[in-house]
Amino acid sequence: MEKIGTLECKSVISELTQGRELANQLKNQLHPAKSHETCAILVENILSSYENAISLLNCRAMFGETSPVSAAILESPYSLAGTPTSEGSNPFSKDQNQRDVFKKRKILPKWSEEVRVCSGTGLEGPLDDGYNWRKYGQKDILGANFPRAYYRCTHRHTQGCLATKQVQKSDEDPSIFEVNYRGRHTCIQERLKLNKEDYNVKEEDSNNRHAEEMVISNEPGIKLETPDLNPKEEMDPSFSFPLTPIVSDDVETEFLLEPAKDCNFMESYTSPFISPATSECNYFSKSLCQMNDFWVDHNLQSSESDFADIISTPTSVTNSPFSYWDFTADPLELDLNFLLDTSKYF
DNA sequence: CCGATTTGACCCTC
DNA sequence: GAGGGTCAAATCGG
Repeated sequence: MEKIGTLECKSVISELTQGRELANQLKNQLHPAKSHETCAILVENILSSYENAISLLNCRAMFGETSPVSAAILESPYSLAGTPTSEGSNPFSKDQNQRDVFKKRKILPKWSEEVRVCSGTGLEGPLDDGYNWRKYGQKDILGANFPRAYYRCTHRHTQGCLATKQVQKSDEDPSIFEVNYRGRHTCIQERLKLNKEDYNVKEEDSNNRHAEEMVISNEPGIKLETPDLNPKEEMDPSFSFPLTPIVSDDVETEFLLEPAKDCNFMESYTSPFISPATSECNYFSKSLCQMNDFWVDHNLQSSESDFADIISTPTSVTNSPFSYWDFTADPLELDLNFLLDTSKYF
């Protein structure tokens, strides 16, 4: 696998280091419970820093040759330029495309969430998870009271993003939508921007929470499936979702989230400001902690593709800072110390 | 007019 | 062969 270029690597490390420093400052700010304003600025800077780093990595992934992200794009029926392959010029292309789709079904990581929608608010409900989805099908499912809707990323054609999701009302409780995600977003969406705005809105909302907003269940656990991966190497769901688990009844690995006991400051700090972002912060911190665990547990020996899956499986509910992460075969190149160090701060 | 949704048909997996 | 997932033409809506 290609390695991160020296310059890029330095830039990424620089960004991440800065993020670490800012996080450190934030930590100091939080301890004596200083002004929320300062915290807000620091948080924004931290997020910005991480987003920059992610963007750098993502750019590299987009143009890399063998990284999982770019590989997904290259494997897709659509060219990098975003134009569908000409079916007319190739009599096998349609067939081939379809076969690719079914191949990918097995390969793509998948996970599920339960999303509760309270009272009719006109909100998009579970569909409004920050990504742009386009419905491409609906089916009545045997034994289910409600049809299952199929969505794929709006940027499938333009960016070759293969992320899809299935949404189905729960039989037991029609107010709950079961959302099954498959594949990670490889597209670049307006999401980060929107999230920042959203972030501010939520900040206000947190002080005045309405029952009408879409509620993501906070009960622990979430189901995550990676059919083709060795269980030992499967991704850690908490990596991606601070959310709800759905009981898994198949053989595929199920992960249950524990409270982030090792993330002390998050645990002990609950201000109106942090609160709305808790899922994100908590997710992020948890991610780092568990990334650390992952590396330790796996002695840095997991395969690059598995590793990338673990890193990059996005959540559609939180703005996963790791959505676009992509590593070289040698994670040490990315300065493991950063991750080890950072985990201490969360 | 263009993008999103609907829906029947097709294909794959089990 | 049944059931689930995707395609693509038709339709809808802004």
